[in-house]
Amino acid sequence: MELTKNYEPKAIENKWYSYWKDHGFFRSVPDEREPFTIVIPPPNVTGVLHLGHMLNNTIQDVLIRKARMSGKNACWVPGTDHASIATEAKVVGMLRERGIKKSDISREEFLKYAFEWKEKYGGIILTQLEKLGASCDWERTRFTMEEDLSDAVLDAFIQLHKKGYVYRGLKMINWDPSAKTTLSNEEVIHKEEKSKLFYIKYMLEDSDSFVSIATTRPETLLGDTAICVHPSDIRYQQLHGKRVLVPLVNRLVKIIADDYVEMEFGTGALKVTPAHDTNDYELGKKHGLETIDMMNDDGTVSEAGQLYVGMDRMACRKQIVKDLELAGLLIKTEEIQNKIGYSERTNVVVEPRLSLQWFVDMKEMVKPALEHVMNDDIQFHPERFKNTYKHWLDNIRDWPISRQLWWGQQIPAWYTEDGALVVAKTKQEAILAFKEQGIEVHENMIKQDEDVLDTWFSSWLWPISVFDGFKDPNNADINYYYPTNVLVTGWDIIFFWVARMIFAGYEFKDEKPFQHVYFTGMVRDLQRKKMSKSLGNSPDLLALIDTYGADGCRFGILACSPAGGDLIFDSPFDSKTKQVLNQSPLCEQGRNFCNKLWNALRLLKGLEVVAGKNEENAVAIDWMNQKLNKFATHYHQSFEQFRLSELLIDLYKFIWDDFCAWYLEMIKPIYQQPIDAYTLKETIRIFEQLLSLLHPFMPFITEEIWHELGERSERDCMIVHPILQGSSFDEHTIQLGEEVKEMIVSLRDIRARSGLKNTALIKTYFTSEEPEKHAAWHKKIMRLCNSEVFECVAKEVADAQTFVIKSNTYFVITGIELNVEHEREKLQKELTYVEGFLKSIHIKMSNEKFVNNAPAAVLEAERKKLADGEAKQKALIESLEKLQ
RNA sequence: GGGAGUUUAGCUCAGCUGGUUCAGAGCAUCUGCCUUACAAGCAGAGGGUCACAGGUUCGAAUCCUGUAACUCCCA
Repeated sequence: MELTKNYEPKAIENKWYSYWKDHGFFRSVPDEREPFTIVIPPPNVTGVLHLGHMLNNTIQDVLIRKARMSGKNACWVPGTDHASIATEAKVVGMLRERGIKKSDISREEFLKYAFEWKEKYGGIILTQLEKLGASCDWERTRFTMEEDLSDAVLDAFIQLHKKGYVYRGLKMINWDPSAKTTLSNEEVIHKEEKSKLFYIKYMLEDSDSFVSIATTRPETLLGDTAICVHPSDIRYQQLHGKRVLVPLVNRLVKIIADDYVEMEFGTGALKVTPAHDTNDYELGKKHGLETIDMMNDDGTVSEAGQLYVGMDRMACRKQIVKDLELAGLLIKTEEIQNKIGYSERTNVVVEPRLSLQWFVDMKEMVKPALEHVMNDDIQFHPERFKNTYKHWLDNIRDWPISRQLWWGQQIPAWYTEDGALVVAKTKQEAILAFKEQGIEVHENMIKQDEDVLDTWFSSWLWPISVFDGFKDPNNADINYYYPTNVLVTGWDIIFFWVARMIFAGYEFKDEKPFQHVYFTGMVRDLQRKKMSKSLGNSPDLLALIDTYGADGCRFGILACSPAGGDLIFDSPFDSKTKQVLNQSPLCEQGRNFCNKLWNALRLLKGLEVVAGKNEENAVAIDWMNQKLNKFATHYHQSFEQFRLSELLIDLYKFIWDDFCAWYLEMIKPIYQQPIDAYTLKETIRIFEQLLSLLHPFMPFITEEIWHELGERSERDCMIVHPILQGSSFDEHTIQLGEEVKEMIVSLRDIRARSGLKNTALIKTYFTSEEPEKHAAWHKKIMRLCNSEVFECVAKEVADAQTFVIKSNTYFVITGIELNVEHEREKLQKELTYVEGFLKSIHIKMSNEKFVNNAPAAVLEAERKKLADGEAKQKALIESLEKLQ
């Protein structure tokens, strides 16, 4: 079949993805080979594929495909996590549309709807990964809420509770009033904002004087139970122990002294609201203050607040300021910058709130996790993330794991009406556990904890639980695949995931979960803003794939992604609408690269072949082979160092420049002449080897070309073909070729500057002490520069344009009158350069300290430079003299 | 307030343990080409005081100190 002029990815990508899948090439089962395992950082079920996923998963696919082609048993486990808060919000939204209120249905009914939602939408992101070419073992797809994984979560909880790591306690937590749940510190995003600082009068008991207090959250005064000043603040010393009236509610509270107060901030006097501020809570405990919880779980004012009951806290803030003003209690308002915490999931202002929650004590788990990262048992790429990791671990706090939601694993804790508590997996076990404590209960006398566990309490077990390491701790899969080889993830979730997975690895398996962690950067737009759904600055990935092909997009995203560093994705914005466009010059470059490969294929397929071997091509084939061996060595080293982005560019240059622009031009027969069978065979072999190196990065086109290049049996596919390994190479052969390239470039330059037509012939002569050095190349040089003569001569050729490479001088007769002045300038310029070069070496060599201190190899290199330079200098001077 | 990182060509980045006149690559730009694999292409060219100031060294983009700007994390 005739090949299309341009590469058309769409049909080809669909074809090969199904072919790979149908032939089980993604499938992995334990065998005698060495395993290479990656577990996907589970994207959350509510997600759609964005550029971050594309980056992350392309890298994983590159690593997996490379391993597969290197003879390893490559296993990439896909899956999703249940994203409790985000999903619950989606499900509540879906119910609302159907006219159902969450509060009107039971937990069981709600979960039914949630699973229904997950079945419908939860798989979208995984099918989108297929479009990218992700070679996951889909038969292994897991989900954090499926039964076995949920069991693992409960087992882990129970086990940690037995050890005393999991406990229940009353603490100040971050409350999301929209999702009505607690959040961990990591789920709160602090943003710097302009806020108002209100100065409020607190009247002294039985007096006309007052203390003025500055606060950004005036509504919380409903919960005030003291005022605090610094003990050595002379402004307030006479007031210690006196009482003031809390404005509007007129509650009498004490003035206490504590050196926690900053004298410089505000008025130096602090209102104390133990129920709604972490520091105030500590003060309250210390000074035995009453705690008044003035807020309901939805952020409205509670009965305990007395006033404004039922009003939202933000509305209340406005109203209370008005009322304070009316009452003459508002002194002034200032604008300040401060940080406000927002919920990562619902984007509402997070409220500190006192609450009874479940926590994990991290003290013991931190120890091995820190040790094994610091001693490189687990390696981070780039390494500097060890610092961040260490800092967090050194300052770790207990992990709040309960969430006031339904979508998640319900906490396996059981209570009697009297508040007695046991932790047990089932109700039956709970009853027995109570019995052991001497408490006799019936089924209907105990209740399970209403709350669920944090999603991250599921995902931290992922590298173990996907292989059923909890359910069946010694099964074949876990023994074979664990520990996994590499985790690829964004550095933004180093705490959520990476650290906690390491905790879990050592806690439950006494072994690391992975050998390497590869941190990717954040994907940013051209203004360096983080790409996000809310900003709408992310191009539509599927549209990009549609335009440039999956291979083109993979190239585009990888080409600009240094490990760990942020990545500026080059999608331009429409200057009028400010909308991001589904375009990308880098992906376009990737697409063009595909086209280049495609046309190299067309060239080879379009040639007529004759039997035999054209000896003239031997030098080119040899040169290409040596270069390829050298490149393959570099290729595998780059993988070991995870330098994927640079490697891809190197590969691009190697294929485009060395293979297509040089090699193919060298061996390409004259128009309408046939190629000899030997050269074609060798060329196809080289092409195939290059394809094997490129396949991990650009799987579809390489597979397609692989099949176009030869008759293949059903399972003879690029995806499972052995990748080219590095082998020894002859540097001398390579350098000779590079010198020839330099010659040709100079000759072409002369042609171009002389304005010669492509068809015009030139004559080339040269002087050389080693006339035979490039003999094998002469025919190729003549061909590539359209030179009818290429000969060594004993002395200079008159009226010729000249240039010098090493100590050889080249003379070119173009048939166009020589511009002597121009020629002289050119040579003089080069001579000046060489002489400067030589001077710098002379200075070095005459420096005794240099000669004495520099290593022998450096000295040797300097001497060689000197000799080469002097030879060139001599040749240039001679040519210049000739021009006089 | 504590910490990390970045600063090299118009843009995005390499430059690993100081050692070629070391200042690189890709893209973009400019010039000339529709040369039957490819105009999604070919052949060429120009472009930088390596943020700034000191220091160490025979030698610094590279190591040290300080300054500035930007980014991020934690409190």
